[in-house]
This record gives sequence, structure tokens and C-alpha cells, in this order.
Amino acid sequence: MNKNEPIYTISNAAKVLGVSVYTLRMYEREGLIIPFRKESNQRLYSENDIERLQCIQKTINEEKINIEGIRRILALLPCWNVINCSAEDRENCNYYYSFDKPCWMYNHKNNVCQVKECRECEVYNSFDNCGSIKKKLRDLLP
Amino acid sequence: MNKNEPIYTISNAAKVLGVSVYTLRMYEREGLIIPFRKESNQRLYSENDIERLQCIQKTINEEKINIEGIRRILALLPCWNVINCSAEDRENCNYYYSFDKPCWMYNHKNNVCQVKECRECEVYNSFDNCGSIKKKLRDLLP
DNA sequence: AATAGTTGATAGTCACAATTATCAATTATC
DNA sequence: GATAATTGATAATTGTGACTATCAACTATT
Repeated sequence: MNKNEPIYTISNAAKVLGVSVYTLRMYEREGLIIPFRKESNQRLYSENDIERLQCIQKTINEEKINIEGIRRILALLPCWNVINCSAEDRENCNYYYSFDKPCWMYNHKNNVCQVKECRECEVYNSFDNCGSIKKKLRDLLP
Repeated sequence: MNKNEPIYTISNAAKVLGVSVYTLRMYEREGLIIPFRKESNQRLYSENDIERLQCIQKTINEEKINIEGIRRILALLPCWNVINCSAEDRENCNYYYSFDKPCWMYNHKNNVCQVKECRECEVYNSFDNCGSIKKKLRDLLP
């Protein structure tokens, strides 16, 4: 079974996670998760999405980092290095010089991200477990 | 006048910043600031310390990141790269594989940091304004 | 075509993190 | 040597952010 296959409706995902539907929509609005959307705009969550959400829950409830803090941490991900942006793309990218929200919350016109699905991007998926962002930095830095 | 000279007592610093003495001690306990200590153990704050504290206040009160969030962001600073640790030092350093608190909250025995004052270290001082940590990453990454 | 579930938006609730207050012991200053 | 300020530690207070509830309009399923 493919862990990336979007199979949970929002109410099923909420049930599995023990939170309300409204909370899942809030996480999305806050930029922490990007669920799959059917043609009809209906959200669908995969097994990996559930894991990501469990990680978010743990970060908020146990590690006591608030949502704004999580967003700022995600805003430190060096996507330009992960996907190897050109110098030109870096200069034209709103995200490169910002530090308030993750790259996938910016709209990417005129650069390499235009043709990619953020949901499937390696940068977005760097947050696949709670300690993975620093690991990313360890791997990328000389 | 030297902006690094420790001249403010804790009560004077609290007055300048408009917070209580107890709050300044909390920021220290939480790892956000390292004031100078006289031989008698009394805290003294420099002009740069005041600026750092103003930045912390702004981050908490305006940008709404909580203290745990700030600490986790500081815990992403790649000190090993800034001060160019040896591979051996990296492996032996508790901070290198952690992500819960900044390097200066770990005790550095058996590595290059042993002989340095964290208060004067470039890593600690990367947080000299509120957007400076991502800038550090931009500068360090290839 | 009827029921159940979804959408975005706004308003309300409540636990707890950020801050302040108080304590006795120690240190600075005049 | 007397007064004021500091130290670390613990207790009390309070503002607000995480979460829930409700709404009318729309979509899915049988």
C-alpha cells in the first residue's frame, strides 16, 4: 500500500488524530500541511499526511512550540539549496530573503517551483519527523 | 563608546526595557541571553545585550513566537560550520545531533568551544537582529 | 432527490505560558 | 556598618493562542 495515496477524508483524518475537523483546516491555513485536493476541491489525507499531523500535534502539545514558532522554523528550510536554484531564481524569489513563512506559502511564478507540486516537494517533506530539519542542515552544509 | 561594555545592572536594564527584573532572569534561564557576570556573580548588560533583549521582546510580543519556539530556532544554528569544527569534534559534541536547545546551553568539554566565551562567540551573536539567522544560512550554504 | 459530509468564515471557550510578586540569603555602595 | 540592590527559588496572576462550535452554501453518495 502506498503511504502517499490520499485516502482519508477530513472527518476520517480528524477521527484518527483525535482532533476536530476545524483544527485540521487551521493547520492548513497556518501553512503546516498541504492536503491533496480532489477536482471537487475536497481535501484528502494520506498516511504520510497523518504522520506529519501527528508530528505537528506532538510539537504543539508536548514540545510546547506554538504554531507561529513552527512556521518560522519551516521558514528556515533552505529550499534554494535543496533543489539547487539558479542565482537568478534566488534573487527573484520572494522566499529567499524572507523569514516569516515557509516557501510553499509563497506563490512561485517565474521560477523552478512553478511546475512542481509543493505537496510532493522534497523541501516540504523535510518535515517528515520532528528532528529532521536540523538533519537537513547537517547534510547540506559543507 | 563600546557597545559591548557591560554597564547596566539588571534593575537598570529592566527599567530601560520596561520589564521586570524577574523577566530578564527568565530569559537567561531559557537560554535566550547570556549577560556578563562580575567576579561577585552579579549580572551586567551591555548596549548590545539591550538590543538583543529588545529583539527578543519584539519576537515574543509582536511576532508571537513563544520562548520554546525561539529556543528551537536558535538550536538550528550550525555552529559546527561557523567555527569550522573538526569531524571528530562534531561527533563528540552533544549539540551536533540535538535540536532542543542552542549550542551555548550545552557544556563544551573536550572540544574547541572549551576555551571560548559563548557570550562573545559569533554563533551566539548571530541573533543580533530578528532576521539574521536565515541570513546566516544563506551565507553558509553553497 | 434525500441524507450525510464538505466548504470557508466568524464567534466563543478555556488551559496554560509569559509575566509579576514574594521570599530569605548574599553582595554592593556610601 | 547600615541601606539598597542582588542572588536563586517558588507561588500567584493574567492575557491570549489553540481549539471548538455554529453558520449557510455547496458537493458526494446511495
